[in-house]
Amino acid sequence: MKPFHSYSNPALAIDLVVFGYHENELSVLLLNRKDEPFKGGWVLPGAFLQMEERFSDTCSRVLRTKLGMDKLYLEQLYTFDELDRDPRGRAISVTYFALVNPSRLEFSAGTMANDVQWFSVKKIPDLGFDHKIIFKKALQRLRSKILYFPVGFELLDEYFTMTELHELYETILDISLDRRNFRRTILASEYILPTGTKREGLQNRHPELYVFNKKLKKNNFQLNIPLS
Amino acid sequence: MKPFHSYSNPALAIDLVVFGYHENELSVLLLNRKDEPFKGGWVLPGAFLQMEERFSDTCSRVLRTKLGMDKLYLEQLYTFDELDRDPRGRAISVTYFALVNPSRLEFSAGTMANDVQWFSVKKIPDLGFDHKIIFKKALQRLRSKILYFPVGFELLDEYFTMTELHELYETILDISLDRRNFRRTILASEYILPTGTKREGLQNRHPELYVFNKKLKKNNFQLNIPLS
DNA sequence: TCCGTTTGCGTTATTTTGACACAAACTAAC
DNA sequence: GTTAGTTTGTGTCAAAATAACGCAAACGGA
Repeated sequence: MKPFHSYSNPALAIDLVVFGYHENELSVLLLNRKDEPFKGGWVLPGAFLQMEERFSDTCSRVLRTKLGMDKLYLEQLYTFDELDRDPRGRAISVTYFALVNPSRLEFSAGTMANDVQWFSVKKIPDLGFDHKIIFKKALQRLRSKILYFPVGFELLDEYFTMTELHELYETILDISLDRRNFRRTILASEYILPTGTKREGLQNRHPELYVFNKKLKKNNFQLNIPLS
Repeated sequence: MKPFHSYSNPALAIDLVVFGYHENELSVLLLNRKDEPFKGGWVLPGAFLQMEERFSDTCSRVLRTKLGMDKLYLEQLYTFDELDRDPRGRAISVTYFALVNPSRLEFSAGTMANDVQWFSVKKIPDLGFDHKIIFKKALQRLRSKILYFPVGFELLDEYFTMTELHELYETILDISLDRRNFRRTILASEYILPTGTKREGLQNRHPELYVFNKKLKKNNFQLNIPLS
């Protein structure tokens, strides 16, 4: 399939903001560039759109290469069009944000491609291109989204404790939430379901394990986390 | 500025969903195509991105041509990438939605380009390309946006009555809202300010006129319209 | 067994919401 | 002008949601 224009079109890049949550820290996946421009600097992982590709195909290509996993939660974020965002020439960037539970990845931190690394969202280095702006927009989106959408689905293990879910929300929103009010609200929505079981290995541990309610219609769902 | 790719890139279209509000009706601007494909059919107004153009420049070009006005409220909606969305070949569409008070336009219904027309959102004809999907997404966005963002700024006259604002919300959301609760909520937020004046021309009209509060930080603003 | 911490369950005061009553201001018809 | 019906501004009240926090059982480590 060819473009039907006689004149040339801007290059089309797909850039990804991949969020990972692990041990009370929210991180983003960054790539260390091997080539100019920004050689040696950090950028968001991305690739150019191929002619016959859907955006999600390009995302999968990048994710598979860098994380060994391609079926993540993906959501289109925004399309950036500044004229000088790429020093090589006009390039449009369609950006996505992805959520991943790092413990589910094929590549663990040790075996990951040596040009990629997780960075805490609180310690993001300077980024090439306009990627700092893209990152900020993604974080903003995640923070507003978590208030009304069950984002934890993608970031926690299948079984998790109330404390873990509570800490996920505190970490992402970067505020403290009353533990007891949080519990009440979350349970009143049918966001998660109690399993009645305790964590294995620990002989008689107290905290109950929960699972996400798969029967939930993710669409018209409304959470409304109490902010205190 | 040239693209720096050796291989060719997809064409990049900018398509606009322009909403207008007039006499308790929410309408969308549609264009009647003069050429194939979809000759004679209705589509959203749009244009191809030129090499040195920002998206907003392309939007302005389209708006100026069709409405004689280019400084509207504009918001990027979504970028569509289906492979077969344009029968002529691969074309990506970056879509925007715009809000207009038709009474502020240079071109009134009579003097508008004869290939454009307002259609009530309740009576949208079949649309070419994937434009029906784009339209639906825009309407959805407008409806969710109005619940927490002062959208009326763009759709009403400078001075307006409480009833007019109330009816705007009812029309866009397509539900009925309790007049008295709506008033209470809107006034409690500082979304609008009373002017203490009455409408001119009508010697002693009762309904008070309001203006939008320009000092409002449009960012972290939260409305929360009561839905009853 | 003791002690500090975590977890589950509850109470209470305050605020917000939803539903609606009522009278003053207005318009149109006579 | 007077009258009748409508629109507009203000207030009330019960129910629901929110915010703040008490307490004891379950737990882990010393």
